[in-house]
Amino acid sequence: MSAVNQKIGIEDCTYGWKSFKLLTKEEQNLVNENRYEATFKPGETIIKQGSPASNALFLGYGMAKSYIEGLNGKNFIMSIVQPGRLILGPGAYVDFRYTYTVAAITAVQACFIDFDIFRQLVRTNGIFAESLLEDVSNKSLMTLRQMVNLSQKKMPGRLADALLYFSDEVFKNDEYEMILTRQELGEMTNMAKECVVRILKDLEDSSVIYSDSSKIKILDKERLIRISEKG
Amino acid sequence: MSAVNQKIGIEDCTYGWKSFKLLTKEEQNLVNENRYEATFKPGETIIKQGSPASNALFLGYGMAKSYIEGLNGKNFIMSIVQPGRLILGPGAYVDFRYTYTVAAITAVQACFIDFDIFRQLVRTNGIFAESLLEDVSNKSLMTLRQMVNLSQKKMPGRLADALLYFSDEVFKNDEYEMILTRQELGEMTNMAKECVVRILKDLEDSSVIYSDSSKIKILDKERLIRISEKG
DNA sequence: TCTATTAATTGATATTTGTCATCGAGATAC
DNA sequence: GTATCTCGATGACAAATATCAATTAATAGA
Repeated sequence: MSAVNQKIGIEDCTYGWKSFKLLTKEEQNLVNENRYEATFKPGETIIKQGSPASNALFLGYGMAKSYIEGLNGKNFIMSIVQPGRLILGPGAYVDFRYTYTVAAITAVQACFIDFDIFRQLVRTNGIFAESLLEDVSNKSLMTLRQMVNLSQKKMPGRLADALLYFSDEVFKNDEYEMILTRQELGEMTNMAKECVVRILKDLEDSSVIYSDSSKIKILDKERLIRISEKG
Repeated sequence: MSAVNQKIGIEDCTYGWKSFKLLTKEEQNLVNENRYEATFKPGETIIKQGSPASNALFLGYGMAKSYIEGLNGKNFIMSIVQPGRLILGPGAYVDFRYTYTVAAITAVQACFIDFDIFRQLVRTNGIFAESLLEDVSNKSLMTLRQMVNLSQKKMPGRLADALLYFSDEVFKNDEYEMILTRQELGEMTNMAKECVVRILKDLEDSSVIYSDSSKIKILDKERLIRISEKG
């Protein structure tokens, strides 16, 4: 974190992304020769929904939010993006546009990989293609689950889901900095920011979590999971 | 439609599915040798969510609904399945289970293709792999759009979406038999069946559609589109 | 044809969720 | 240091949506 300007190789950008390891040395070099790096300050847009999907990308370090810009300026936050995960919306293979916007939450370094290279590797390396299919399928499955959760759970269940997402997927810790504002938490769980505030307060009043404006601590995970499951 | 018991070759099952055409003759034969056919009566389950995803499939003829069995027995209807479209949930590449249930609405003939064959073709035929990626990406994109629509539109907009889906995607005609019950229309648009009834009535009262219990006719498509877009 | 069952419809009502107005605290800009 | 801004918080209220109960219409079997 301290060495913001330090150059990070593609090995670091793709660290944790297993598909990369399935490439031959030459293919890995091909990727290396066609990557570009850039750093972003908090709040800056890394890729913009609707613009040409010319690159796949990875974060070298930092955190970002990916979100769809929907109707009437309403956003829908899909996920928190971290290093090791491929960022490539389905639009790249359909309408050749980025499907969602990705914006930096913390300071971020991103590696951009030319999408044509990607496309070529899919054609020539079957194992890589299969791995990419797994990646896309995995995201698709999560989207479907998210859709069911959003449409079938009531607000407390949806907010519980989000809190568990942060503890289990993002920070892997039951105590964490809440990097999203209440407004953004609402964009993630499809509710008004005032409702987020109220439900967080309810959860705190019933000792399920501790919460101040910037920190969350899960005190009774069992109960939080039950709230999530009950809907 | 009349010859329900007539044997239909894989060429017919895959008619309209462009990925199949990208296979070599040998590969197409390999598929042909590993396919199974079955017919289903209205209401019968063709594949069941959660069971092992051992096959990809196509409809030879007929119509089916694909739906996710969600919380508390609440279903979410994802789409109406017709011939020419690959049916292969993302789970096949993730947890090796069917992600959703598919049930026949009309009499249906289905072709089952061994998923291992599929997997093998992805590895050995890069163009096929790319085509499958396009297919999966396309579905993923539609799911994302659906999620935004479901979460950001009010009931009239969602129902308008469904009515337009039937006219534009399913029947390609502004007048059609409503093959889903009000209950099912609600499962598709995430609302109670009573609300479906009321909004259909509103739309009819304002001369946007004609509707009796089994038939829909779009009278003022412009207006219906506006209702869909306005939310 | 008659009956049993399921689907559609309707009105009344309860619940959920969103909006508006307001205020205070903390951060930022000048 | 002060003005400005955004965010968090809260209460009152309005709008959207679900549920319940009852009735009618349609359909499938016997």
